[in-house]
Amino acid sequence: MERDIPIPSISVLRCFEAAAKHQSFTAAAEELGLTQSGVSRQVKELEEQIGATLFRREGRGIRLTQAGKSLADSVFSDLSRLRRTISQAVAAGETQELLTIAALPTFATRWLVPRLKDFKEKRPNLDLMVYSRSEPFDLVELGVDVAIHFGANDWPGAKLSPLCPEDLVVVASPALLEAHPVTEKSDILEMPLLHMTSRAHLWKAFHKGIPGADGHVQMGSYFDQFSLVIAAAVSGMGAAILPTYLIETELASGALVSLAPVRDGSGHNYYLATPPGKLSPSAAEFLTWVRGQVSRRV
Amino acid sequence: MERDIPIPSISVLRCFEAAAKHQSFTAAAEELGLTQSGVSRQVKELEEQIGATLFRREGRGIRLTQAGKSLADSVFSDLSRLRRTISQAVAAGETQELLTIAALPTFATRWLVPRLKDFKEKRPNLDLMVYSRSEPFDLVELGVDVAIHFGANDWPGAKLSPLCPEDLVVVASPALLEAHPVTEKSDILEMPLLHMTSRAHLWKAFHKGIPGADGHVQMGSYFDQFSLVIAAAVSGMGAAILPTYLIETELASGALVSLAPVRDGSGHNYYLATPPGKLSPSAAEFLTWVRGQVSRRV
DNA sequence: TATATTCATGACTATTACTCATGCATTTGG
DNA sequence: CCAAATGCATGAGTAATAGTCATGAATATA
Repeated sequence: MERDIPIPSISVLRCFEAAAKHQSFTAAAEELGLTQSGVSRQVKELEEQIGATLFRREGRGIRLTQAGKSLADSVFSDLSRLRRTISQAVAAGETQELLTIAALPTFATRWLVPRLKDFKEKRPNLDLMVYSRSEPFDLVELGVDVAIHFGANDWPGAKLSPLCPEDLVVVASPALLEAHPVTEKSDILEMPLLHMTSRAHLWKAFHKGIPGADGHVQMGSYFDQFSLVIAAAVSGMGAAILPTYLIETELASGALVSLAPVRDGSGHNYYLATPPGKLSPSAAEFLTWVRGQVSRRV
Repeated sequence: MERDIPIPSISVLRCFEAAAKHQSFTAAAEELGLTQSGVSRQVKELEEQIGATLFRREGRGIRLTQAGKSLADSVFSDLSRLRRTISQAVAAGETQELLTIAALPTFATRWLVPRLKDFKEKRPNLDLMVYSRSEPFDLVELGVDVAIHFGANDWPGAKLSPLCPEDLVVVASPALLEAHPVTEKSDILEMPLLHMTSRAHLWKAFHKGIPGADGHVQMGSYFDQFSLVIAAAVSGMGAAILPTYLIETELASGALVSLAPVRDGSGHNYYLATPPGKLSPSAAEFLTWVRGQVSRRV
């Protein structure tokens, strides 16, 4: 039944629709912002395509034929559906634009989220969804637009661009420093040490950087999230090696004191990870903003 | 919710549909018989109209975004509906074309219908509907395309064009003529006369055309349909004044004998009546055919 | 590494949509 | 009844859209 018959143009269908509604080419032209001549031609075009007389020309007026009436009913309906389809797509594009972001848990909590208010103010119509993830994952699978990644320059299926290095420092609370005065770097190794499980080598690396220190590193407490390490350090439980990005507030307030820089030496960095293909404008804008936040210190 | 957002062109929607189906502009172009470049432009146009990215460009390929997927589903559906709408209109125009004809009852029975087979052979796909009507009526109201009218040049709301004059003759059966030999016109008036009620003046008019005839006209039998008059005349019941068009068969076979011509004098004619406005091609064709039949005598 | 493939885009051509002017047939108003 | 107004159709021409050809960039493949 359905054959390879070309669909008339939207212009033709709209002219027919308006002429059917008004039973007048002139009134239809007014409604459409065209000339009567234009409408007349389009309707004639449609009559030729359909192979039927759709309007009876009576005197100076027109009247729908039975064939015209039947077609008009269907065309009204079809055009209305199309309008709804397009309107909804446009509305979806305007109001439900979503940017999905992933980051390491503590980085998300302590660095990213407190700053997102600034980005949100720049883009009020953009909804944000933030995931915390510790390991690389399939960005496309989860529909993530941007991930802030720490580690090696290696995330299969993603495009990585460097964000910044990780600045590590040894910190301790003022209370701990009173009980364990530090005049040289090696004094730090006599303190209780707080360890991040996934970064167990950090104290070894620090130890290697101290001339004349023996090969022994104090055992201490172990934690699997930097946020826990931070809390323990603030409470005076021990000295910790932490990324400065995560403790900007504590350093500023004096809750933690920076004692010495640490060089990781593993070559790990912060990166921005994006799915293959071109970035959406929102994602591109977010990347620009993040870079600005990194270079702007409190 | 529905705003005055322009509907994209059919060309744009078809390119999007095909690209969504194939997830490839090149394959879509092949299916549509266009170039990749053309499809790329139309999809880009749609993305700009909608204000959303519909395809993610990945390497050398494309993948529908979520927004693209949603829109594709709706567009498939809407285009399918439109195709059906147009196909059905075209099919209706091809197979259900109908020509509605009206004529006087006896004229329809004895002249028109026996000849319609010829017209039907010329137009096999045209369905015919025949009404018998004795008086003028609203052609548009009944949806009648053509009426064969006998009478004055006066049918409100219809266009009349002359078809032919009515040829009237006095006829009698051979049996009646044996019982009532006719050597002069005036001898006819001594026969039993058959009267058509709606044409009661005809015998008077005939009588007036006979020099020296007295003012008296024989009463006789009256009938309200020419077909009854014809039947009565054939049975020898009396002499009748009949239109030749209605008794072509009887004159040819000798069932009725023509005795004398009759001049009506009222100026009545056969006309073709059509509704206001332009004739459909079928109606115009029918008119041409009828004129040919009138000028062609058996 | 060389070759093939696919999308994007500049420059250009072809086609469609539309305008302006006019004619014809009618409707309307005086 | 006649002049003016109205509305559809159509010729000639213009503007806008649809589409092609050629080319470049980025990738995928052998």
